[in-house]
Amino acid sequence: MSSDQKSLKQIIDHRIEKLNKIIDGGINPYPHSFDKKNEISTYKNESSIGKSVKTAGRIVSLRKMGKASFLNIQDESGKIQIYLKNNLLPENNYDIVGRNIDLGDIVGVTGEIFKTKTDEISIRASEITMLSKNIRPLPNLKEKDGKAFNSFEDKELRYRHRELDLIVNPEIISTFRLRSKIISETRKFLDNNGFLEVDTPVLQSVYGGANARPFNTFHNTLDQNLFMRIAVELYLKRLIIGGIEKVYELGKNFRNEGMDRNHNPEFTMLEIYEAYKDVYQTAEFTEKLIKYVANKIDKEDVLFGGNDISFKKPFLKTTMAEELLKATGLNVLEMDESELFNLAKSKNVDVNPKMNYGKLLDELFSKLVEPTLIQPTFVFDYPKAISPLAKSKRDGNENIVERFELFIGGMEFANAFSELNDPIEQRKRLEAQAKLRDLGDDEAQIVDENFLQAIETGMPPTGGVGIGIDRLIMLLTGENSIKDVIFFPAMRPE
RNA sequence: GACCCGAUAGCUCAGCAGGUAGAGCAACGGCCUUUUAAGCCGUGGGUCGAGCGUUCGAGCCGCUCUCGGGUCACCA
Repeated sequence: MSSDQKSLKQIIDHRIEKLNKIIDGGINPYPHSFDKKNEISTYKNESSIGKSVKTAGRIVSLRKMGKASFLNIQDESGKIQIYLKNNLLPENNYDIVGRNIDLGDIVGVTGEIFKTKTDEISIRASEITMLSKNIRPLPNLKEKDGKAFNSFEDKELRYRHRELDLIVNPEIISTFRLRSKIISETRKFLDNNGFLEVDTPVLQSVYGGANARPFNTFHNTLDQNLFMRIAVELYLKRLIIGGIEKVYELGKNFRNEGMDRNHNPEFTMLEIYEAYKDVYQTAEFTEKLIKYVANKIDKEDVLFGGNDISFKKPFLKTTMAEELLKATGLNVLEMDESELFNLAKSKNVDVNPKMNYGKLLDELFSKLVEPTLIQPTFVFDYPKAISPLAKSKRDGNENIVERFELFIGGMEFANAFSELNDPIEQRKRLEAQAKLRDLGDDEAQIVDENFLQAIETGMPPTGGVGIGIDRLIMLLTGENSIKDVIFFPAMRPE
């Protein structure tokens, strides 16, 4: 034991002493169940005075005064004050349990609602039951009228010990309740529209469907390296080929890349594919989905990153070239690689000579345009060079594909294509990616022979979209860090 | 990966040209049968993130490292 834990050890030792006193008194400090009949807040009102209650929760404040004590217990519904008085409790109940309770214990309380002389609705206990003795102290939980005094604020500790965060800062639960609701409403919308939810492999021998570096793992019995999936796209297309015309998967992807406010190495992604649709119909459907969810959780107007964002109006529609024209006064579609390169240089966009036409455009766009896209905006018409799974534009422009990305608050939320279903073309595109990989682009995609063979079987025209669910949750809850919408965000080991 | 900021008691924080630590709460003890931010009174608790250096002397100055926060890069 390091000496910086001396004081903590003292506290723990004292609590264990109390624990033993309870055991010596013939009471099990960790009983197997408790018949909790009421949530704490159920009867916390004037009209319930006199009612009998049986509830349970964690002690979050405590004032012992000899033969009487006041404590506040908390559950998910709220807090209530408990009044313990020696002569109102069964024999020895106060001496064995009441005198040995601490902040952080979980107790059951039987009693009656009453009002103290300072007008606080409380429970006058007729019995207190120890349900779980705390032996490790909680952070301070002082608060009054919703204002915290000594609180638990260290973000690192809060993320690493989320259970403490939930106890001390219970208001964060509302974000996670919304998270759950957003996900369930998303499923409901898709299910009601006839989509089938599926599960496809997380462990894959070939990864694909996005440009990203994967996590590696190993299967002992197969004696084989495996990758954690970076997308579900290729598998869902195989299901489309198999005849499941409306399909989606909502689950975790894993990308081996940097972490910041908008990125966690494992994150929740929704991918939706519908046969016989194109990217424009997919955009309409995406808009409907997001508006449906926003409406269901009553967040049609949100404040996100300092901007008021509304989901009531139609989403804006534009193209990459149109926005770049606005930003630079130049028509990028008429420029070649070196002209684009010079343009990027002149705008102080960080580019290097290795970048191709598509990457240069993408770089220009993300620096000059993305931050300005605040209200929900579909951006169409992306360069083919950075879209190996998307179909060429039907107007014959060989450099552009049918793709959109959806931006809100300057951040990307969705990515969608008219899915490429020409097997010859798809093979060429993936082989081109393989060349990039050979040239050192370790985020270029891999030739997935199983996928290519499936496409050769014949895939119907298909519209597909991927939506970043954690980001959608950030947007709808107004949280500015992905760490605040994930219970246990990735952290370095302590 | 780069830069900036941070790390002092269980929690929240203070500390000073550099003179080997302080408050509140928590904890413990006493009083105490209705308190309201923590009832009242008292007591204990720290190798100041880790290491190295400068110095008679380092929580404080310098360097290195670890972890976190932020900005950027990378990336959706």
